[in-house]
Amino acid sequence: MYKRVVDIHQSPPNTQVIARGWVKTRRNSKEIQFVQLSDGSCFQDIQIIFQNDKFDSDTLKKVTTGACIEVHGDLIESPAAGQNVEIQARGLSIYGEADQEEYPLQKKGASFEFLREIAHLRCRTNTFGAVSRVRSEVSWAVHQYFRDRKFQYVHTPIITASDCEGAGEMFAVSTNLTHETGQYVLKDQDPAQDFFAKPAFLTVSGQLEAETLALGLTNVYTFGPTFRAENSNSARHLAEFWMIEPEMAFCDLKQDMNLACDFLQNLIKHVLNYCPQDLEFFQKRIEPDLIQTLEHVAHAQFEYMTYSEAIKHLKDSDEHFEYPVEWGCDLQSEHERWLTEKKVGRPVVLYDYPKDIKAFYMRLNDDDKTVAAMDVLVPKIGEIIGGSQREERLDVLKAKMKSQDLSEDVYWWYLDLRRFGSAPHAGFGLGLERFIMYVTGMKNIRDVIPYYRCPRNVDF
RNA sequence: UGCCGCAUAGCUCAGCGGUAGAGCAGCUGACUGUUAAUCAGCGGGUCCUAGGUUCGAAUCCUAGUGCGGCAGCCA
Repeated sequence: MYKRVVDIHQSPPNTQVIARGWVKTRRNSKEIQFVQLSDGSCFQDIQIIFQNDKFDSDTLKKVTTGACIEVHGDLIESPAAGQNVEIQARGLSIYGEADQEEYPLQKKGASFEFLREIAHLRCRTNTFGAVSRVRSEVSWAVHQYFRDRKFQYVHTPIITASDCEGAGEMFAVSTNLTHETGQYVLKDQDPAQDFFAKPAFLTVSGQLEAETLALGLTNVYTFGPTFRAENSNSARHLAEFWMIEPEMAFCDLKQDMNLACDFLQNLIKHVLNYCPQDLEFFQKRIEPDLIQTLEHVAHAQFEYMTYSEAIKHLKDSDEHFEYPVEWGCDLQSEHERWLTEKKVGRPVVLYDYPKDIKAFYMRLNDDDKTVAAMDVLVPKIGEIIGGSQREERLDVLKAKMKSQDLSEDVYWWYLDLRRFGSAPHAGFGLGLERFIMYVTGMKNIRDVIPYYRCPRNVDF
């Protein structure tokens, strides 16, 4: 009976099994060969034993690193250390060979930089198999978490006409461009002749649309791709990334922050529960003390700190900062890292930021100087969540938009929310890839998504 | 986008003015249980591109391209 490798490891010995997968390594001697077979279902490979005299030698020669094979045989208790069970092969067929002169993956580890060049094959490595399983489990956990709390999963548009929150440079979406001659040519200068009859873009956030849905459906969340055309070349930024954005009616900043923390802890617990072998691998090869740190963070109360308190701590510290700290300034990453890594030593929630450094839709506090915004910062990654209570008062919102030169004509529907049945509401955005980095210890965001998109790179 | 660094065999790198090296991988063989197996042998290179300096450049200089690190933008 065909079983996935993860199920084979759970099966009782002395039964017949069929395994299918890709050969990771082969060790051979005169009479016997050992093959490590992987199918992505779990971290552990299954070891296959071939007695050379029982197989056609030409077929057996094709069982090389990278080849795809099917094996049937007896699942037995392994007489040697390293695995509990193994398959004593009786039958073998080759799905696809892999020429050893050409196949780029070897038994030995390859650099992440090299693996990025062969992204179509890297899911066969230990690291990327583990990343992929964690990513999948986290995605399931996101849906489970919100479903359990009666949130609706909503789909906000990917193509949008609104420059949203000015969250970043946007990719234009147009049918007005041809490049038949190898050069870009504009078919028509007039946006009215374009597909949407006006400029359109890939979304930088589904937040504004999610707000409209929350004011009617109460609790909603989005989970989808997001696009930023910033020319940012860093280990923490992608041009295409996945974001989870819950939006809740009848919710203030405090409740928003509490949900964000509970959500993060729930996701961490889920990964600890469902991916223990993958986490052990990450701890061994990528990030020492990973599991202990995650266990701690999963249960410890997050540190809540106002922006003003953070400024005070930063000014009182002996640490030398490249950028000076003053109330009203944007925190640089050196400041954020000091707060979360040195001052507190675990995730920190900063809130009540100066109004002048935050977006127009964030709710003005009674002090008239700060807005109900919050960021969750984690060690080594920095900002992982950004959120706020939204401005639900029409007059205040209009004044804010005017001061930032935002057109009421474009955001008429957003303003309508404040005219018809407005309510306090709040939400946040969690960057999926940043969370995966945090939970796996991976150092570059390009290595936690199958195919990364960043400046000068749309291969595959 | 700014600053810094790197680019040599399939991979990871050494060589840093005198004409190409190692380890691993690959190939061939040996080996009755391996776990990144081990042992022996063999093949493998426009030294990123284009200019320049020099009797001579992988090596020095300039530009370009690509990649990486840090910063910024943020999630």
